[in-house]
Amino acid sequence: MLENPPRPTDAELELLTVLWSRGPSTVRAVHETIARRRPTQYTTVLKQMQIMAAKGLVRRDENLRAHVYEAARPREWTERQLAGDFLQRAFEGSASRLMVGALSARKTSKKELAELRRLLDEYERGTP
Amino acid sequence: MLENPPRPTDAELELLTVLWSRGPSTVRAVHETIARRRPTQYTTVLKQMQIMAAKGLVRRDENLRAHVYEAARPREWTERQLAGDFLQRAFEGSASRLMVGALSARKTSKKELAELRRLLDEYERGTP
DNA sequence: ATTGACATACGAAGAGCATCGTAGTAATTT
DNA sequence: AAATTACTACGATGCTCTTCGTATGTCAAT
Repeated sequence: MLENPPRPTDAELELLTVLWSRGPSTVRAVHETIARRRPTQYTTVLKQMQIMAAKGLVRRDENLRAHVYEAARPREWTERQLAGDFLQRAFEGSASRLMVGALSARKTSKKELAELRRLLDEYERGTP
Repeated sequence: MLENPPRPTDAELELLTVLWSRGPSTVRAVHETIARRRPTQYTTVLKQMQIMAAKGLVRRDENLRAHVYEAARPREWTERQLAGDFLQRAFEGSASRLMVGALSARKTSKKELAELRRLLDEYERGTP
């Protein structure tokens, strides 16, 4: 019945990140967020959201005059899909190479390194 | 003079992975590799390679009758670009979330976990 | 009631992507 | 020499992505 949505495109992903961080939002609210970063027409965001609803990437509540959209899948779920797909396509499944790429792409704080280490510990405990 | 090539598309990335693993190759060789996984016409691969050459993603040596193509950038370089871009677009720069996504997307061997830990150590040493 | 503000719906255009067929050319085999 | 094989070049198609303008509807305030 509820199929998994397809991999979001670049523009779609940007809107999803807004929805994840804001929670259920009107087109107006999303547009304002996006427009702060980059000039965009209101109807561009609207149309994109409609398309995303048709694809099942977002759900919308039409009860109010200004429809309220929310991401159809939680951020973690989508991140897992995206990471898995990307890992496979670009890194032939090698998590190590992915991590090297990510870490070398930019400065990483000691704090984040510690967090990464913590995650590994956690994972190793979970995978005995 | 030599500009950085654009982000490769899905199809382009697949061809690049073949070139990275095989080294400089003719269209025929690449096609054979791809065709083993998935039905594809020879000319599809050819055309794609020509486009990639025009974009600067690959270089080609026309000296032989069968042109020889090679990735314009080393695998590591491209992986860094891709990972950095992806990290930003999908994870708002959070390497931790990327790692969670990648690890939870599939089983990760103890060996790879150890390798990841080694990488972190290495990185922490490099970032004092 | 008109107006103005604010919504959605939707068509369309321009660009890029992925794929393939056909044409033409050079080399090799018969 | 003719036929076959192995290339490259390139046009064209269908699709998707992204963006925007226009039409239309609804509500509230004048």
